[in-house]
Amino acid sequence: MGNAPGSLESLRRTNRLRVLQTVQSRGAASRADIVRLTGLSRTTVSSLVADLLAEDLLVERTDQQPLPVSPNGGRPATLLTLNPGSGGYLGVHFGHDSVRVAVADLSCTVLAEEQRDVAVDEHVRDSFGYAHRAALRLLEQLDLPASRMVGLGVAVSAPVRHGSGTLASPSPLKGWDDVDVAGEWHRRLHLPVHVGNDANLGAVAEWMFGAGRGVDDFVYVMLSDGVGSGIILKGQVHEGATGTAGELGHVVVAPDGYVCRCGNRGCLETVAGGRALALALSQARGPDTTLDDVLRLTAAGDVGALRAVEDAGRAVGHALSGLCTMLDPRLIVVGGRTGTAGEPLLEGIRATLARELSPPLNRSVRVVPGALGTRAEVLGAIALAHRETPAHVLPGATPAGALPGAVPGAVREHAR
Amino acid sequence: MGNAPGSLESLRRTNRLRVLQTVQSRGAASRADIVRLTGLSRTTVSSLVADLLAEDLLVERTDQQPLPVSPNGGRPATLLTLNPGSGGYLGVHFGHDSVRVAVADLSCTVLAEEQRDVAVDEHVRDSFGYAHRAALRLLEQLDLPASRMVGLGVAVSAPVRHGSGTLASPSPLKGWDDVDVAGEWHRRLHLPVHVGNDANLGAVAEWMFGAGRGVDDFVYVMLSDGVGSGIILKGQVHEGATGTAGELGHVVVAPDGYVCRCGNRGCLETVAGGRALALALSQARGPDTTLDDVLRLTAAGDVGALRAVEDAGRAVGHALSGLCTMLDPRLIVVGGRTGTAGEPLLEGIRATLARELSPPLNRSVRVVPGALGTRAEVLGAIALAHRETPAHVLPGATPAGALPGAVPGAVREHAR
DNA sequence: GCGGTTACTCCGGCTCGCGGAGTAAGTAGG
DNA sequence: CCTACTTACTCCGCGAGCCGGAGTAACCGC
Repeated sequence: MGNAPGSLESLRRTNRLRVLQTVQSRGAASRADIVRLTGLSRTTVSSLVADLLAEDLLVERTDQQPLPVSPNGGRPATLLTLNPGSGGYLGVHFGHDSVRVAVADLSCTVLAEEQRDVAVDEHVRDSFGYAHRAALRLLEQLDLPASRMVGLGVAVSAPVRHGSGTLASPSPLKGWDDVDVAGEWHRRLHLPVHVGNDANLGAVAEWMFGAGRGVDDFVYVMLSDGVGSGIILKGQVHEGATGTAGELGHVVVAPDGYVCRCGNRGCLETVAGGRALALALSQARGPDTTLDDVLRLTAAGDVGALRAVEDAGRAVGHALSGLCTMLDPRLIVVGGRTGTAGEPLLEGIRATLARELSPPLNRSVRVVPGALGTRAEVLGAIALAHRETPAHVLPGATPAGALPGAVPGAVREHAR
Repeated sequence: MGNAPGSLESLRRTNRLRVLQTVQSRGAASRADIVRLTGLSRTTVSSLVADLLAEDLLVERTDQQPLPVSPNGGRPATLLTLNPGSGGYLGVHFGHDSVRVAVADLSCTVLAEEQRDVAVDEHVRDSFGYAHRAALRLLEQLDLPASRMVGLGVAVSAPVRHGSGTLASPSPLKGWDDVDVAGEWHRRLHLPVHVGNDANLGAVAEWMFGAGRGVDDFVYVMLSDGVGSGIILKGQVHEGATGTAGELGHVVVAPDGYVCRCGNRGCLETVAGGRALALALSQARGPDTTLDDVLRLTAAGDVGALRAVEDAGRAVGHALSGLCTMLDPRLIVVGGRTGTAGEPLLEGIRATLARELSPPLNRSVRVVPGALGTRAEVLGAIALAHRETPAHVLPGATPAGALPGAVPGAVREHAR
C-alpha cells in the first residue's frame, strides 16, 4: 500500500499531519485558520478535515462559546479541536529516587498527576509496581477506562540506546542493568510504550510547553541528584551517534576531583550533583544533610547554602561554556530539583558564562529557569508518547465510532 | 505559480531533486539505478529523466565505456550523468594568509585550482583582486567562458551572520570589518554568490567528498593559524542561533593563559593555533620560526617539534572532550595545515579523549585525518555554491539549448 | 430586508505517480 | 542462427490528489 515517499498517498498523509499539527498547536482552529496557516487550499483542508471528523480525531466545538467573530461580520467559523474523548496518554518518570505519573488527553493537557519519593535505583521492580498502581488509580479517579489510552511514555534517568530503545548496558545505574523497560510496561498495560532519557524528555517538555517554546536551538539542564541535559536542535532532540548525547554530568570540570560513578575523575556531577551539594554542607550541617535540606536552606537565605548553590552554578556554567562556544544555542533552560533554587544558581551560571564566552556570544545566550519545575520530565514522557503515536496518521484506525483502544504491538522507542 | 508546499507541483519538484541528487551522488546512474535508490516507480523516473534531459541538466553517456552489464544478461542500462558542459562553479577560500581558487563542473569535479600565500587579513581588498585574476586565468586555461559559471562560493575565516550572510561585526578579524563579501563579488563576477565560514565549509567538503562521507554526525576540526571547527548534524552544518557555532578556537582551555584576540583568556587558539606552535619552538629555533617550519621539523622527526604538536593535540582533545560528551559525534575529522602533521597530533587528541570521556563513549568516537588536506575549504565553497544553486530546481531555466548563464540577483548566503 | 463579508462545500479540470503491457537490447545455450 | 531468458526502458489508462470557481450558509450593519 503506497507508503512510498514521493507518492500521492504520502502527500495526503503529510497534509493530514499538517492539519492535525495546526489544530493541536493552536488548541482550536477553524478550517479557514488552517488554510491560512498551512497554505493549502480551502478545498483540500475541507476534505482533510472531513476525513478527520469521520475518524473522530477532530470534533467541532458547538458549545455556546463566544465565537471568534470577524471584525466586519461574516459567517462565524466553526472551531475544530482534537477529540479529547478519543483517547489519552500516560506518562511516567523514574528519577533516581522519585516516581511521577500523569494522565493526559490527546492534546497533552494533563488531567491528573501523582508524585512520590521511591528509591528507584535500588528497587526498580518495586518502583514499576508503584507506578503501575498509581496509573490505574488516576485513571479510576478520572473515570477513564485504561483502554482509552493510546500510548505510554516512560522517562528514565539512564541512557537509552538508539533505535532499539533498550537501555544502554552496562548502564551507569546499577539497578537498571538489563531491565527491559518497554517490554515490561507493554506487558503491564498492553499499550505502545516509548522510552526516553529523562533529561532529553525534560527538554522536549520545556520546548513544547515551557520556557523553550518557540526556541528551536536550546539546551535543557537538569540538575537533581544526577546532572543531565537535553539538547534541542532545530526542534528535535539531539541523540548523538550512540544515543548518549547530553551527558552534561560527565563533562570533566575538575581534573583532580572525586572519582565519578562513571569511572572518570572530576565529572560535573561530582561537583554540582545533589550529593556534592549535600556534602558541601555536611560539615556545617551534619552528615545526614540532603539535597532537599540544602534547597530549603537556600530558600531561607542561609549564607552557606547560597554559597554552595552558587558554586555549583559556576561549575555548571564552566561545563556549559565550552558547549555554548561550539553550539551557540539561543537559550539555556535550567530545571530539575536544584533548578528550583532559582536566582543564586542562575547567577552562578550566568557569571561564569559571561566570563568564559567570547564577547558577541556572551550577550546572546539567555539563561532562564525551567517553567515546568520537576514536572518537566513526566510531561516530556507524555509528549514523547504523543509524538510517536501514529494514530493520527493511520487512516481508518477508528472506523467512525470505534475508539482507538489499546493497540498492541508497535513498541517503539526514543533514544538518548 | 504553485510553489505552495503540499501541492502536486512541489511533489514533482521534490522527486526531480531526488533524481538529480541520486545521479550526482553516484556520479553516473541508470534509470533503473534511480528507481532502486529512490523507491519511485519506473514510469515516474523515466518521465523525470526525460524532463531533465530536455533541459540539458542530464546527458546520456553514449561513449563506448564497458557498460555495467548485468550478471544474467539483459539489456544494458544507459548511464546518465550531470551535463558537465552546462555550467560550473567557482570556489574561493580566503585563509588568514593564503588564498585558494578552484573551478569545478556541475558535478563538483574540480577542473583547475590555484593556491598562493597572501596576507589576507592585512590586505583584504588586494586578496580579492588576486583571487579575481586567478579565477579568470583558470577559466581561460580551461577555455571556459565565465558566463557558464552558475555560482560562486566564498569561504572566509570569520563568522558569517545567519540569513543576511554578511560578516558578523565587529569581526574578530580586523581587516574583515564591514567588508560586503557577497556584494563585492557579485559586482566582480555577476554571479550568485554564497558566503560561508571556512571551517563550516571544510566540514561540508569532508562530508561530501572526504573522510566524513556517509557519516551524518561529525565534527571537522580545522587547525591552521586559526583554530575553528564545523559541526555536521544530520547531514547539515550546525550554524547556531547567531551563526557563530563551531568556534572551537575560543573554547577556554587555560584559564590563566594568554589573552586571545577575542578578548578572553586562555582560548584554545592561544595554545594550539599556528602562532602558539611557532612560539613554542621559538626559544629552540629562533624568533622567526613559522608554523610551516614546525610542520617541516615534525615531518623530519624533530623531537621538540613532535612534542609541541602532541601538546597541541592534547589541548585540542581537552576542548573536544566536553563537546563529545555532550554531542556524542560518530567521528572527528582533523584538517587544516597543522592537521597535515598526522599521527603525532592525532595521538595527542586520542589520548586525551580516551582519558576524559566516559567508558562507553571513548570507544565510539573515531579521530581521523581529513582526506582533503588544505583543499577542504575551497571544495566546501564549491559544494556550497552547488547546494545553494537552485538551477536544478527551476523548471525551464534552460529551455533546451540555451545555457544557464550568469543569472544575476539571487545573492544568498550561508551562515556560520 | 438588503447588500457586504466571511466560512464552508460541491463540481469539473488538471497534474501526478503508478502498474500493466509492450518494445528494445543484451546473454546463454543449442 | 535461433530460441529462451533477463534486464532496461516506454506508452497508456487509471485512480488519487489538489485547486479554482461557483454556489450555499451564516453573520453584520444599516
